[in-house]
Amino acid sequence: MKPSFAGPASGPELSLPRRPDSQAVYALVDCNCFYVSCERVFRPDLTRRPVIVLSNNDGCIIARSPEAKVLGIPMGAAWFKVKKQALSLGVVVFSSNYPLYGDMSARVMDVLRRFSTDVEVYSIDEAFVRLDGISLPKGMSLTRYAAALRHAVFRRTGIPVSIGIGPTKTLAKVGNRLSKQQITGPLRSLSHAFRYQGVFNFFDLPSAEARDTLLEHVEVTDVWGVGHRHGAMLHSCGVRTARALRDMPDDWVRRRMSVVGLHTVLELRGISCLTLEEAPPARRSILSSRSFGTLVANKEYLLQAVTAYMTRAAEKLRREGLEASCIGVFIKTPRHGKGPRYFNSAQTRLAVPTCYSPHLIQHARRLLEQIWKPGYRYQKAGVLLFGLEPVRSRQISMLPLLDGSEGQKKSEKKLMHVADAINTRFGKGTLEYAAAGLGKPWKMKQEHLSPRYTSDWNELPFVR
DNA sequence: TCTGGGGTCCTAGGACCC
DNA sequence: TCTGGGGTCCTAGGACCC
Repeated sequence: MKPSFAGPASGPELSLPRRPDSQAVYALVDCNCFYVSCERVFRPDLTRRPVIVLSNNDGCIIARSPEAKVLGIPMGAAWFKVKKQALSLGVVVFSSNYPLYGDMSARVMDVLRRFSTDVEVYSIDEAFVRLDGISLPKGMSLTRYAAALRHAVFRRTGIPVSIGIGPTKTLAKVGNRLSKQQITGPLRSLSHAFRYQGVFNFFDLPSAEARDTLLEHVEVTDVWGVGHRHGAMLHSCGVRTARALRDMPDDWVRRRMSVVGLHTVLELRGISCLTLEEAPPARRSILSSRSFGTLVANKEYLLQAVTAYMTRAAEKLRREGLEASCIGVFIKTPRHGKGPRYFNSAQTRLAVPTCYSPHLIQHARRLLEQIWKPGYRYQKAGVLLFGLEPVRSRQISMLPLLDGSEGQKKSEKKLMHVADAINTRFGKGTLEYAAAGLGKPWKMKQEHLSPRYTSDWNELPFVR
C-alpha cells in the first residue's frame, strides 16, 4: 500500500495566507488506540493480537486494541476484576509507559506540521489541524490530502490515525468517530463519503438531508462536550441523537447545559465557536499525585511521598519558567473498601513566589502535618501548585527580608539548574531528595512495564 | 487484591461595599 | 431598627475533556 503522494517536504511553502472570510476547515487527527499502538511499534509480533494498557498503578484499563475489544474486555474496567479472564484469553498487558508515549506523540505531531502550519496539539494522541488555505497539488481533493497525511504518519512513526473533517471542531470530532465506524443500514447510501479508509469529511456529503441522516446515527453521548451527567439528562428528555441535540432550542440548552453546552449545539449546526489554539493558554496549576501501591498508614511514608510528588511538580514548574505563589496538599483513603474514610486538604499562600524545590517541599511537608490523622490507611496523596506566574515578570518584592538576599537567590537558582540538568542527562530520579525515602514501599504498581525504547539505547532489543 | 492522573471552565451563592 | 438594588470578588462544587 504505497501512497502516490508522499506529502510535502515541509509545511510552510504549501500553505498560503488565509483569507479572513474563507470557510474554516478543521480536521481532527486521532491516533488509533494510541498507547497500544506505541507498544506495538516496538513489538511487531503483537500486531493483530489482543493488547491492553493499564492506567497508573495498574488500576484500570485505559487502552485496548480492536482484538481486545472483540474479546469483550471492557474499557475502564478495574484490572483486578478482569485480570484472570483477560490473561486466560491470551490478552497481552502493559503498564502505562508515559515517557514512551510522550516521545511517540511528539513524532506524530511533527509529521502533522508538514501538512499544515496550523496545528493545535489537543492531547497526547489528538490534534486539530486547519486545512483551509492550503494550496493542494493540482486535482487533489481535501479528503485525498487527508488520506495522504494519514499514510505519512503511519510510514514515519508506525502509528495508525483516523481523521475527521468538518466546518467546526465539534463536527470534525463527530467525523473522526464516523471514520472508524462500520457503514451499515441507511448509511450505506452515503458510502461515497467513506471512500478513503480512516478519513471522513463532512464536506463530501451531498446535501443537508445526508448530514441529518448521519447525525441521526450518532449517539448524543458520543458528541464531544456531552458527558455522563448531561447524557443522562438528555436521555430523560428524549434527546438521544446528535441531530436531536442540534435541533433543541437555544434557551433550553443554555438553561440546562450552560453556555458550554450552547457552544456544542451551535457547532453541531456548523457555526464555529471554538477556534484553533496554537499557543496553549498559560497554565494555571500543576498537580502531582499518585495512588500508592499498597495502603499507607505510616506518616513518615506519606511525608516521603509528598516530598517526591513536590519534587516532580517543582521540576515541571521550572521547566515552564514559572513560580508558584500558592501550594496545596491532599490525602485520601480509598473510596471503596471497608476501612474508615477520610479526605482532607490544606493550602497556603507563600510570602514570596518560588520555584525552589527545598522551599516548596518544606511547605508541603508542613501542610501534610496539619491534615494527617492517625488511624487511617491512606490510598493517595497529591500536591498542587497554583497562583503561577512567569519568573521574570514578577513584581519586585517589597519585603527584601523575606525574599532573601540577591546572592542567595542566585545560588538557589544555580542549584536547581544543576539538579535539573543532571536529571535530564542521566534520567529522572538520578538526583533526588533524601526526604523522599529510599525503599519507597508506597510506590505505585507497574508490573507490566515495557522498556524505555525511545530514551535508553540499552533497552532497545535489536540494538546490540 | 479493591477502580489513573492531570487539567479547564462555568455557575451559584456568600461576603462585602455603596 | 426593619430591609432595595446593584456591583465585585471569592470559593466550592459540578461538569467536561483525554
